[in-house]
Amino acid sequence: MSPRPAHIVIVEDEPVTRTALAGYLESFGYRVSDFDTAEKAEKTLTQGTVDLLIADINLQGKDGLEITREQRARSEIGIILLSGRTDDVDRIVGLELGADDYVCKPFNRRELLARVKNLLRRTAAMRALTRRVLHFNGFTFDVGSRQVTDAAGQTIVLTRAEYELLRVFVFNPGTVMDRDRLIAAITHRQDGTNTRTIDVLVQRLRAKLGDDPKAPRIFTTSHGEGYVFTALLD
Amino acid sequence: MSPRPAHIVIVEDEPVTRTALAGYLESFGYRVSDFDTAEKAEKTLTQGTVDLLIADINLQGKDGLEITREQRARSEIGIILLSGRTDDVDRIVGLELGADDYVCKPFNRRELLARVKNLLRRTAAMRALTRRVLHFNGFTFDVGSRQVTDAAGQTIVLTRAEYELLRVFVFNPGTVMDRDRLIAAITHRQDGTNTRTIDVLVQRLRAKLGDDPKAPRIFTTSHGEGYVFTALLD
DNA sequence: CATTATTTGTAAAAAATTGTTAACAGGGGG
DNA sequence: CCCCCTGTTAACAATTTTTTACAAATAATG
Repeated sequence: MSPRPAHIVIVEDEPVTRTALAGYLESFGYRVSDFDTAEKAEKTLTQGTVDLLIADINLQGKDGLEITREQRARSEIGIILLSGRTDDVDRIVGLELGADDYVCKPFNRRELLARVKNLLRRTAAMRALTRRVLHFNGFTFDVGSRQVTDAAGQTIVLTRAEYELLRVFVFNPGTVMDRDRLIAAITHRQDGTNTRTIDVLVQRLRAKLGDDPKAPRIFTTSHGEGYVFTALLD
Repeated sequence: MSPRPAHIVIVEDEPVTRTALAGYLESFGYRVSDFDTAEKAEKTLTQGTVDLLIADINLQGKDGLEITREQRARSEIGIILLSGRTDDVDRIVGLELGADDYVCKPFNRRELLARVKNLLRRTAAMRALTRRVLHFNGFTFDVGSRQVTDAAGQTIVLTRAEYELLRVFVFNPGTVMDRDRLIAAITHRQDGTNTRTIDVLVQRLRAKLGDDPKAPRIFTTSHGEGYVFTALLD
């Protein structure tokens, strides 16, 4: 199922807790890197290969809350905070900063494992959506440089509106997007643009990407509702 | 890009907690449906439009753990369990069944809100990306990409209404679905649609999937009640 | 068991929505 | 300025959804 084991980083200054937890998770096949300070973990975290971060909230130097803020600002990594105290304030602040979970010490390691598993399931999907270069049906779409290339490597030139439309679709796969929402996403005008403009643009995108509305694989019309991006992202 | 409000279902038998929580979440713009038993929530949950489920673990009849097991088996909905006791066993069982979170009463509602927000962020990506493929009577039904292929590998193109109808059936096998419920699941209109529309759509689905109403294998008519999906899912 | 009422199957028309083509207007660059 | 490109609108064809009508099937009644 999963080709590589998930990579988990633990930041915990208490040696016993840290090594015990690391060993426990490793015994379940995870790749674990453990550190006693945030500063030492930094290097690994910036690699971009980490799936999940487990950090103590009380650390020397940079603490768990600060790490949470930093990580959440730049990645969709899963974050679980550990704390010695049953402190409501810490917990709420941590969660509001974007931590996914908060576990109080002493914790039951089987419980932590269950939380790790569930969170990894969620983040796997998330990562695919935040990528800047996406692949679907043989096409490569570089969101930053606005480049689309087909399976043969041929560049497909998109106009501004076509690009904006594709971008909205690609970041909302499987979601029916109504015309008003699509209009709002691609036009910068205030006044009401005719919703049929979307139909024409979808048709042009279909033509360029070779999608047949009678047997759609990329853009599926949802009669009476709008359009859905139904290509398989990988 | 302002997405539609997330739909949250609350199952909690204690009226005070339930209404307070529902009101609180609604005040943050969420669409909330609350029920006092799992059985009553069922109808809403099977529609497939729910993003997040908050369920008490101790309920009359079907309890939170049972709901968790059922939901996780067929959807990627986010699940938060509530409990009066600080019971390790319940918590661990709940998490291992696939609940995403476990909150003990009395809970801080601001904390719950933070957890709801974080979980919704994760599930939004998940729902769109995970591919749910079902098999029945030689047919393959990819719910995400809306594609149906027959035993020979031929693609069967479904219209929006046919797709929605098949989706509701497939997620509720063996359950008699009355016409009003089916109408509610497939229509995008406000005004009441004629229930006979369902008969026509069932007939078209039968035609496309080669099902004979006189010897039904997929869609069985329940005279005076509605229709049942009777294909063997595997 | 025959008759009647109710419900469902089917086909086809009507209404609503979308696909497609083409034309028009406005902006930017040569 | 003129030309080309893009976004937009309009018009008409095609498709999908819903309604309607009637035949067939099922259930209810005596």
